[in-house]
Amino acid sequence: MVDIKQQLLEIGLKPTAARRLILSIFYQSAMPVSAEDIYKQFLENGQNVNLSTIYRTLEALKDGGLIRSLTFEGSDKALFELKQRHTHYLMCLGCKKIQPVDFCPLKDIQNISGQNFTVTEHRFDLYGYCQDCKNK
Amino acid sequence: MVDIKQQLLEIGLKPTAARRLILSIFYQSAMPVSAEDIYKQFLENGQNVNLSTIYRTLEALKDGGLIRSLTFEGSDKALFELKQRHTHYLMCLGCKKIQPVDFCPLKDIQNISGQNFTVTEHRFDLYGYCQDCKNK
DNA sequence: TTTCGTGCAAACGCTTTGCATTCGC
DNA sequence: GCGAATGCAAAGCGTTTGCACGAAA
Repeated sequence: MVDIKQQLLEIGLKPTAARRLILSIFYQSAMPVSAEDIYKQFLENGQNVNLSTIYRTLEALKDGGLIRSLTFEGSDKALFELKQRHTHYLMCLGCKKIQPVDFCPLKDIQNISGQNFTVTEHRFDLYGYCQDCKNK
Repeated sequence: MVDIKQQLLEIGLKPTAARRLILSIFYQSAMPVSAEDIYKQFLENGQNVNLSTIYRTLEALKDGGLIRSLTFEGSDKALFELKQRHTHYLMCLGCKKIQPVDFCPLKDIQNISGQNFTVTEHRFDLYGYCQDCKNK
């Protein structure tokens, strides 16, 4: 179990109720979430929050290095996930559903770039069609 | 040399002046372009065009399978490139400049996904820092 | 008390859309 | 002439920001 409060303090954020819930949502969900997803979680918890608070927290968590944002083709909104997770995804171009893939192209590769560039991150996603959408 | 007019006809589009210029821009540029980039090219050519025409043409070219759209992390606008190009990119997180990379993780790999998913495309991008930004 | 977090409403940037006009075969 | 393409202006959507209020150390 992770100490949510401690993590927030470490990146210089006051551990308010909203921030704790947001960060805990990241630990609970296996998939990337959007700002709206988080908003809905608040409602389900019977808690109220403003979307701008969510966006501000997301930005702060990103600056603090706890989360990362990702955007998938064909969707205009940003998704967020814990930075510590290193997962690649498979996205169905039909229904837009996303699922994790247990494969990383860089697992056994050290140096792709030349000497004048330092690679710190990479992105790898697969696109295609799931069984259901294939049948249509 | 490609027959721009012919290509437009093949996907059921009238080869108007605007569309021809837009498609030719794709063939001329080695890098992905944004709607705004295209708009500027029109101005440089002394031609006038409305941004909505550009967006509508981009959508039509995409539907016709000639181009693809891509979005990079940290940027909210869409870039477009010829679908026939299969290039991966290296993006500097400092200056946001993009450069092509001569590497494809799937070059020698056939089957990544299971039997219940058909992969049609993939995305692979590297992020990091270029020499200039590294020194800061 | 002083700083930091939040809600609210307005602004923002990119993209899309409705409608009237114009173009091209 | 007719259907398709365009310009224009307005709307749409996710996201950001300014400001005033409220909470916490």
